[in-house]
Amino acid sequence: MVANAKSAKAVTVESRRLSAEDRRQQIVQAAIALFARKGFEGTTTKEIALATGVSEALIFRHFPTKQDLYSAIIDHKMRECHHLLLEEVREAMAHRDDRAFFVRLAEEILRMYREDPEFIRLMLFSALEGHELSRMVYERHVAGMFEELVAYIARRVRERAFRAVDPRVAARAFVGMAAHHALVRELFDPSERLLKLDDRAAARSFAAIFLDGVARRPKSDRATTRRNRAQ
Amino acid sequence: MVANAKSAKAVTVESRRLSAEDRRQQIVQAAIALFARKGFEGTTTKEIALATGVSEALIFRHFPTKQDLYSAIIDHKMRECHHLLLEEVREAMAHRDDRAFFVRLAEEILRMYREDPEFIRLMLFSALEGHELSRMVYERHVAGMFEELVAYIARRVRERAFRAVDPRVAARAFVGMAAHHALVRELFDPSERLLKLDDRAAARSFAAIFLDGVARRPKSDRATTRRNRAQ
DNA sequence: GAGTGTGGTAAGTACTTACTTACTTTCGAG
DNA sequence: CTCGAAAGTAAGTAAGTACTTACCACACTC
Repeated sequence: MVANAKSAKAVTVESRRLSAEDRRQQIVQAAIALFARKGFEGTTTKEIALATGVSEALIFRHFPTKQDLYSAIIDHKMRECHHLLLEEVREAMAHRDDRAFFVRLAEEILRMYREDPEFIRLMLFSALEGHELSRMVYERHVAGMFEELVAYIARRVRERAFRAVDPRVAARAFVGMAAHHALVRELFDPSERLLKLDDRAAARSFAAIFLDGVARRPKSDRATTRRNRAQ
Repeated sequence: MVANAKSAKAVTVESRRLSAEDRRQQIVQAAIALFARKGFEGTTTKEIALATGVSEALIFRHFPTKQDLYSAIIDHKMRECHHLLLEEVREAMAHRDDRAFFVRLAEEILRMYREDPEFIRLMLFSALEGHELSRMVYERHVAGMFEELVAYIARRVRERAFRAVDPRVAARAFVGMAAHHALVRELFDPSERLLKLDDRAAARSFAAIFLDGVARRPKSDRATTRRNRAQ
């Protein structure tokens, strides 16, 4: 884009002869879209060339092998998702505002799945096909985020705001609600036949169930739940 | 197996010349394992032949095209997972034993993922690659199971055992806890670095969080949770 | 305006893919 | 024993596949 700006002539539609860096980016973008849609194995270099609008040979000038192109995608995506947790979420965390924290965390998860379905498809293909993208993202981004969530829950347990749940199990449970919902919507039920729900309402509901689920309360309360069983 | 039994000679190890039906099954089994590991696009008919221990030509005698083999797998798997809900789960349902019902439901989900990871990989590949296996399984098995769960939750809400949650949202939330946990373990964290947990403990914890999360309780109780936030 | 480096391509290569053809082997009924 | 049908294969084929080679075009400098 920067390189385009200086030569202000043939940037109209065709825009042949880009700078190497611009072309690389263009190829990477096309490859991301295709790998996300059809997987690494399912995508041919010819298709990538066609989608980019260049010859196949040019793909190989920029990326010696198809695997190198995949590695470039990994670099690209690893740089893109640097934000471990949104500032807003972290703020609610500092204020011990449980409701706001969990609602926003869920919203953030749902938003990510909705705005970048390409990325989650890429991650799934990567995990299934055994490439390293998913492992790297999981180790460098997801694990850290998970640990922050675990730490928060652990603190709230120590502070007696939550009952004595295992923070790791609780964290997995909460993330599961949001992530599973988003995954199902993207992969298995895009028409939302089983459950139609906007992200804000979903986030609020999941947070409500979770917070009541981990809240401290008198013993008698759980006994009440039990009493109902044989009614 | 039936066909093998009657000719009790060369059933030792090699067992050449099977009946058409036996060979078909053998090929389907090999193909399931390979498609689950590497996807439809990622698996070659040559590999399938090698895994079955026959020539590639024989694969095509039994299945005219690779797609036909995939269709056979769909038939096979659709017939295999007929059990919508385990009898045990349904029994707890009839007795309104919430604790037993949700614990067993979670156990059932976790067991399925653990015992047949091939199947979930097949489902994921199918959804990602756009084949119809996932759609068929989802429509014919998952949707029905989901509706049963929704109906149960709706009934318990009517019976005032649960507070007035949206049954569909609650169902998605609960299934999410178990399914996400199982998926992460299978795909992203098989070494269980982030969370090591046996299935029974996981099922109990998820059920506990969920049941407390949807339980009826006095208004004051949620106010208590709120009061904690600025402590 | 000749030379040079960079962006770009047409037309390959060697190999693999899904799928065929023509042929052989085995088995069980008459 | 015989013979026909079904199980099985070796050796293809045409159309991809990832990747190369040898060559062009255009901008920019000197």
